[in-house]
Amino acid sequence: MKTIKEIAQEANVSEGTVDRVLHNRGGVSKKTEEKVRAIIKEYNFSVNPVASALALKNKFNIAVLIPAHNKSDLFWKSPNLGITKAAEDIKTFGTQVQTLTYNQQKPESYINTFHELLKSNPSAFIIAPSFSEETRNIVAILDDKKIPYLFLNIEIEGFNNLSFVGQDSFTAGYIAAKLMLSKTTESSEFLIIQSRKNITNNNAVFKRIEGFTNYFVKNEIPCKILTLEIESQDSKTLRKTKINTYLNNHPDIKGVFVPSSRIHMLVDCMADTYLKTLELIGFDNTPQNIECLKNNSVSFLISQKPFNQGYNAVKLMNDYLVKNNIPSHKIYLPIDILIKENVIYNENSY
Amino acid sequence: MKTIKEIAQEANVSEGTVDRVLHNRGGVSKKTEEKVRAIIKEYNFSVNPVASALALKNKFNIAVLIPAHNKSDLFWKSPNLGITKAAEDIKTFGTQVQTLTYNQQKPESYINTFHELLKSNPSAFIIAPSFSEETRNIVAILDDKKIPYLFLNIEIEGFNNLSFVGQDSFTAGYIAAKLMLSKTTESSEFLIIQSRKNITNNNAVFKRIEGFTNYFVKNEIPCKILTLEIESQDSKTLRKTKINTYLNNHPDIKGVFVPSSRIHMLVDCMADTYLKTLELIGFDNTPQNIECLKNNSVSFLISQKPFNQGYNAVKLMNDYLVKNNIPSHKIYLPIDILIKENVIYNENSY
DNA sequence: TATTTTTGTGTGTGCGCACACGAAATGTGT
DNA sequence: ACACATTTCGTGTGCGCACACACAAAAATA
Repeated sequence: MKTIKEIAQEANVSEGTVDRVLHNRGGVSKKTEEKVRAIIKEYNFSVNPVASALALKNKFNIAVLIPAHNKSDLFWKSPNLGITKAAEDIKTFGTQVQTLTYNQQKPESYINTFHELLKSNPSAFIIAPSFSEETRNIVAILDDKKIPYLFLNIEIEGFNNLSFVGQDSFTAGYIAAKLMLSKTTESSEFLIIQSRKNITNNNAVFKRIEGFTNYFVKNEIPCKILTLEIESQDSKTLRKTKINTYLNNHPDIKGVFVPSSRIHMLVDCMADTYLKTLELIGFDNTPQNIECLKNNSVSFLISQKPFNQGYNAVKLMNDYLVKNNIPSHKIYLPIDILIKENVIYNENSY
Repeated sequence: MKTIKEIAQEANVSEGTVDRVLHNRGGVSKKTEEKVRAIIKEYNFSVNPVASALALKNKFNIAVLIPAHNKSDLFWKSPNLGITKAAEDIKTFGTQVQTLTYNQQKPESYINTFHELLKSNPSAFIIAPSFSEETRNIVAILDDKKIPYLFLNIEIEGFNNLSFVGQDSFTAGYIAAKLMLSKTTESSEFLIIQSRKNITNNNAVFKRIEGFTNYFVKNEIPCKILTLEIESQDSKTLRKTKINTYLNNHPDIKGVFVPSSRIHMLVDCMADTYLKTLELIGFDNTPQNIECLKNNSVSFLISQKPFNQGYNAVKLMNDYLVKNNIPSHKIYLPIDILIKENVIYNENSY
């Protein structure tokens, strides 16, 4: 394998000049450039990627801003693991990754954590934008400082984000509806359960609901779709009565759709008779949700490749920083359909 | 990331001593060795593989032996893409990847291509062992030369392979049966179509069939399962008559299971009436198969993450060569359930 | 022609590690 | 006490590249 040094000798120029030609840095006379290019071509030369990687070290640091996970909502653990794994992989490029988490219930936490990250002057940001309004302010700062940023998991429009990595939530909801109907008769009612906060704030949840209802419209299925709002601060007893009385009052309900990762909480609240008769469909293969799949209370989970979301986002950003690869504007990861039998092969990300 | 230099400072020794400890070169007093080891452990230190590769002028090369793809069977294109992508990623470690493909119909081709690869003295092999018997001979050579190897996509037992990367074919078949029944009534007959060659030679196909039939046994579903053998060398007209007469003679058949990636060929042969009434389930999201999903002739495809199979296999082997990471003996990738609606997000690997 | 600006080119240093070489510390025998 | 062997340890160099810096030649300006 030729080296830059050898190419330089061959062309009677210095290594620096070859370097300039190779990286299109400019400042090389036309004549010498041509000469160097000819020799590069002649030997089909390309730089030693090992040496290159070593020399490029310690240049960039990526800041990651995502929600925290806790016992009742483990979802974000998995993207976090993906991020950590990617961080490990790109250490060889000297890229550092700093991840901080915020409280998904508190917009202030989102803002504060962002500013905390900003202190270390990151070369780029990866953000899960749970709060649409607050994101506007955050992004204004980044745009001003010309710091590139990418959205993770939650898709919002109208920003200069480098890319989005996540799921097509609309279609995911659409698929949920299709799966729901594959198991039930046509003349039924269906119930969507979700907190008000999520419906208005969380764009992914909103789109899933849109997709779900759209399936009925598009296929002209005359089923009634009801909505029940359960707030996250409600006590368990309150939730229980709310849900069970609602189901009791609507005996035609044949299936329940939960457009978030918290379906296990509802399973926890529902009376056994409902668990046996109703079709339940929810999102994300968190350990608790998997348990619901295994004990037959939930029929399907739709998973959004949480691990890969984190992993890909970080690698994408690194490729952008290090190699100047511009990613596609939207990267939709597969919509996984999980059932009792295949869920174990998707478990390892928690 | 810590460096040897930093570890040395911390331990009040020279870099040389740390190097000696790291590589068990000996010539270090017990006391200092312990001190150094303690600090290495404390920081969970490991050498920068890139710098290491540069200093060593590492020249690992991984040989990859997989089936070729052609217009009628595109399956292997996708693992190949994954392999190429991984090859790009691991260039930074100085590892080269050489991929050669063989004719899946001809065992000689398998053997010959193997020997072709062997010529360049590879540090390791990645093999898709389509032919069980021939693999025995191949592996004997590798064992003799102490060249590590791992199996890709097709799982066979009784070898010293470093690892296996692929799918749990039995469960995949099991899931196919479950999906089949979600769409049909209980008192039906089902048909498995496959070539004799594949059933006896290709272990993945064999296991899928096992899993499929096992579902009926385990759940005590009294359906009759029939098998029709179609040889790949049969002409299209012959296939057409074979299939359609068979279906005609067995009017109770409600679903057809094709345990290979060639379901599109059967769709091509089946009369329209059958396409409309029968449930078809096959494997792999090749472009032709996706087309069948989109035009509603096929209900489900089961996908085995072909791209990731290739990608992971190569990266795993590289980690083994470069960092001495020993992988798990079996790495089962997710069993993807594909339907019309989510298939587009799995399309990009072809 | 003298002086400033622009353009073109070479040199030096560091990235983190592997390994050769040589120096110091310790041990052995007389 | 000495000379000498052996064990233990530190230093220096190179792997190939990226990039900052210095410097010379050419062009532009006065």
